[in-house]
Amino acid sequence: MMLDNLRGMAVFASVVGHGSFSGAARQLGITTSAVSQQIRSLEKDLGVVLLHRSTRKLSLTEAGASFYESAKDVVTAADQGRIKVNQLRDELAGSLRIATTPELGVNHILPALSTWMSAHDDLSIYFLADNHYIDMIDERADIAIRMSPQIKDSSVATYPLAEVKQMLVASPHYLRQHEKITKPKDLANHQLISIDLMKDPNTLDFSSIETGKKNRVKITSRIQTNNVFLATTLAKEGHGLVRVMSLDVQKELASGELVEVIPEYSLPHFVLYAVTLDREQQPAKITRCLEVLKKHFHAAA
Amino acid sequence: MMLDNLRGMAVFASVVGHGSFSGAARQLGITTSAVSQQIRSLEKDLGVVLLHRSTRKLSLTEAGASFYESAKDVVTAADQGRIKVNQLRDELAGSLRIATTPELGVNHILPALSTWMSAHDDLSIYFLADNHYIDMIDERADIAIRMSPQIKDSSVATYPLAEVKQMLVASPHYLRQHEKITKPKDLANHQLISIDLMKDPNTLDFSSIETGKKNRVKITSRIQTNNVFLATTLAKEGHGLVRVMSLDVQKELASGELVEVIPEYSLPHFVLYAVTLDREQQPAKITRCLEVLKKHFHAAA
DNA sequence: TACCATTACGTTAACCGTAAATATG
DNA sequence: CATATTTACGGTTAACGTAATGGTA
Repeated sequence: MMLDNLRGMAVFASVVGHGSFSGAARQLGITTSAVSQQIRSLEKDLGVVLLHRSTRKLSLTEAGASFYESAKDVVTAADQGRIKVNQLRDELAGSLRIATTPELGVNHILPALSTWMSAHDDLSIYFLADNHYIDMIDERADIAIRMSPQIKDSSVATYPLAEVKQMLVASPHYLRQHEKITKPKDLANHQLISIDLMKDPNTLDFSSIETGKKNRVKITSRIQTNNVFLATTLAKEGHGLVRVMSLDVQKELASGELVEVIPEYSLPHFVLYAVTLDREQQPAKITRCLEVLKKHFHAAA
Repeated sequence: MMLDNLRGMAVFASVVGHGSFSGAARQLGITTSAVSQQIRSLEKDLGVVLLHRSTRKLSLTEAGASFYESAKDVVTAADQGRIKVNQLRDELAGSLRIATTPELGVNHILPALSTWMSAHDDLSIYFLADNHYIDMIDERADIAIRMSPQIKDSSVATYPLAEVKQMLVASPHYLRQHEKITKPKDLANHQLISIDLMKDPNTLDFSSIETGKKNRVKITSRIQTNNVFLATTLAKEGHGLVRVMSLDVQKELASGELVEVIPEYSLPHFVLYAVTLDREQQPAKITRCLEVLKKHFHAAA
């Protein structure tokens, strides 16, 4: 494969298409001098005369006529490529792959994107819902939703969507039935339903909102699960306390099915991030999706 | 139509084809640095990321995958074009158009090329046999055979094939029946069969071979034609003298059907030329054909 | 560590425009 | 004479290589 004179081929195609050097020059936005030089260089390179020229008319040689077919193809393919890329860049079409956990997906991402998705039905959205870590490149994910204290991976671009409180919640019924909790120490006598998706599921690092004093409490769990929905359901039914992200229990808190335990002490905050592989040069569908997500979570906050 | 970054497209195609920048660099004979810069420039130009790269593997974006299809087409078309031109340049194939007069064609060009033609049956030869002047460009003639004292057209390349004597011939029978001819003046009492393809068909400019002295003689013609073959046939049948090119009566002179009249005086020489539109960068079939013609006529001389 | 991609920077060469010359109808 | 192509020349910029840097297995 050669890199030589691709430019010359495009110039040649234009010359033949227009039937004149000056016509081609006008189209290409260069001078006839440049056109002439390109053609000369091309002919020298190919070792063959492509077109006989008098000042008034051009005539293709046999080699020129044959070469023109390919030169046309080169230009056509190049134009095609640019057109297709422009469409993918500017239009909300093609595919958009979003990686998230099933819980976040169902409870927040899907609600956030629902109306936007139905407004753009040329866009096919694929939700990669999985609890274990996925490689964005391998899975060709355009956007990943991640929750963590901070993102360490420097090779990705991060867009914070929401600050997420961790909180300890329980059903009002459970709290009535059990010993009152006014400080972290009181938790020793309570049931913690642990979700082992989090690390150190049984360690709670409280800080007093008033004094900022830190308090580490370890609790044993009789009930464990790897599913947030299951855990909150258990809590609603009065089986114990559960540590959850505020986002995951917004409804339950609003309806009073669950209430926060010792709100005077806070657990470490998490940040919900959207992550992309690149910060710039993104197709419109990606940047627009990020905007929709940001707007949704900022409105909710 | 754009001229931008065609080179970058070819580089991109090579990168994707190889799955690595360094592989592409090796194939293209440039450094990975150059490859990286080309891809970057292309991405910036397109406003979109084409491939995600970690140092160990590459992964196409959606836009990149789409663009690759076209980039491949660009390279394929460019290669195709070069291949076809190389074939037309180096192989004796395709078409070869030779312009000549019917007489020269039948009597000399065809015999000169006959064996060469049958040795290359991929070559289709077209004889443009016509007595009036033809425009080589309009008729797409690769080679024209022309006979004249000299070629004035400076835009063509000329290859002298043979110096052609004009001579006055007659049948031995005619000469026996008529008054003897020893000097130009004696022609006044003879019949000249004139061929009006030549200009001044009735004017004969003799020069004495011995003294170089010039002698202009005008003769009236009772018999005229525009066809050399017809004229020589008439001469063979004893109808008169005829002024012909030596080339046109070689056989008859050898067999004794015709003999030269007053060989002590010569008529102006002509030169048989092959003419092409360009001197350099000619396809092999043209240069080879010229070689065959030159060899043929030089051997005959 | 070994291989790969990126980046900054200086160099080279391709590319182009101006302008004058040449050719054509 | 008007229009079109060629060519020489000089300037601009794109393209490249070197070498140093950062990542990844």
